[in-house]
Amino acid sequence: MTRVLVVDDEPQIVRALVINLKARAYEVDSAPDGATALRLAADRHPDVVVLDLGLPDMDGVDVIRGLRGWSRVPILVLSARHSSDEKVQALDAGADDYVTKPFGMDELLARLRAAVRRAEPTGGGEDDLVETDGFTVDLAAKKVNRGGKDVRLTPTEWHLLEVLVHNAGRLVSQKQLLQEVWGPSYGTETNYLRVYMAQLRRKLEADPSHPRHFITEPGMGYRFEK
Amino acid sequence: MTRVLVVDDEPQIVRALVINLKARAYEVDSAPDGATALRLAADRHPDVVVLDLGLPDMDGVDVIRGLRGWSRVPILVLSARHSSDEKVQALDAGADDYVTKPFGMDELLARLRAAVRRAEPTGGGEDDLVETDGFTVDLAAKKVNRGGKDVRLTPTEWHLLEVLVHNAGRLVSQKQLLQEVWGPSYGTETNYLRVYMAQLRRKLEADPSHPRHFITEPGMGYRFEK
DNA sequence: CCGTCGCGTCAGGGTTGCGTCAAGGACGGC
DNA sequence: GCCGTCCTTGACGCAACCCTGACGCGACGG
Repeated sequence: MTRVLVVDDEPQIVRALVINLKARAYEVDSAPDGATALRLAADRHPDVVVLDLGLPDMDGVDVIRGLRGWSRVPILVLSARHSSDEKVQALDAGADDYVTKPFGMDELLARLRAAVRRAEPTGGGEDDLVETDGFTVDLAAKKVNRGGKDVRLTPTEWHLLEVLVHNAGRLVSQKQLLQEVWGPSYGTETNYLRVYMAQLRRKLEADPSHPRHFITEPGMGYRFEK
Repeated sequence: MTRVLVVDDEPQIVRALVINLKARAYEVDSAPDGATALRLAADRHPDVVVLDLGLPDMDGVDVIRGLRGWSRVPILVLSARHSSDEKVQALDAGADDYVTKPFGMDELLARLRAAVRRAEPTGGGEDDLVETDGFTVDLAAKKVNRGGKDVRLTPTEWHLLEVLVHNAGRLVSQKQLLQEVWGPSYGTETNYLRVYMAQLRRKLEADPSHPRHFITEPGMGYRFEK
């Protein structure tokens, strides 16, 4: 199910959006200000964010920057400001779309669908697989196959694997891993990484004590190698 | 360079777009109708398409479908129709954004940037390699390859190498190296440099006692030469 | 010729970081 | 209310890394 985070300080707008979204089988969280929005985004990892720029506690553009610091979630900006300058600023800060109030609900929902569709790596029949000699990762189906059998991963394990595979061959810093998997307020809890890397290796490596695909770069981060 | 395909049957709009895009270092193709657009898209593989819905030969939505049949290139729709229904149709057919005429050039360009940015795979920059006759440095992946095998570097070694490669060909003073690698409170501990330069040379130079890439400038600093 | 200075090399020791295991606690399903 | 799964947290051993001091060498100048 697609999860949406609605950020707006006007209750009637939030209510209208929530009703319409839930009627279309979206899962919805809502936040009345920027601070709550950033916290919820970190906690719940929405698939798309609908963000009003006129918030009581902080500038909407700063919310965009705050999100973009660690996440690539699609952001659909909602604003009463029609000025071209406002739009350019928001879009260049990392927003994906900009809708001016008053807006048509049909249009907004269509733009939302477009944003979500775009973010899904493969919309059609094709899966994009990442294969190693020991196992195969299907990013689209969210499945891992090893020796003909599917491997069960917990949500956190999968999320970690996703980030690593997405950056295959590249070093991913501990901070980046922590922020992408656990949220932007994390960055030093390297023990989490140690525990979960061990889990992944136990489930996926042929010889977990001598990993060949999940490489540790001491003091820097981890690297996934095919 | 980013390649844009502009599809519109009104010459003055095409001209305005082409001028503005070329001034911003985009590479631009243009098509006056849907058939030409589909052909050009297939031939030239643009990074983004700007598409007017009101074309002489076919419905704009069909052009979107034609593109989406084989490509995930971002499509930015341009249209004189303000009706919500038109927008929903275009977006659901696979368009990424919808701008109504008359449009502000600044806004359009911002939306274009957003569309292109989104389409970029991950961090943005692919791998930028620095090659010498003896080894290759991949700054993005944080990898060094020598003779087909990856060389393991410690964090401090990496940091030092990074600063030197970044200033390839230039002399870097000891003070600058110390401050960039060890922090601003360092500046006189040249023995650190001696030790770590030796490590780098031992791991990367063909003949560590006669370095050809990591050059010492006595009393001043060090220099990295390809 | 000798002293000084800067650089390269080496080896030891303190410290940090990593892997592992296990226990406690939150959450959801039955 | 019970049970299983998953996430968090702490403790411990071990390996790797970073710092440090000592020594030798060559260049330079007195």
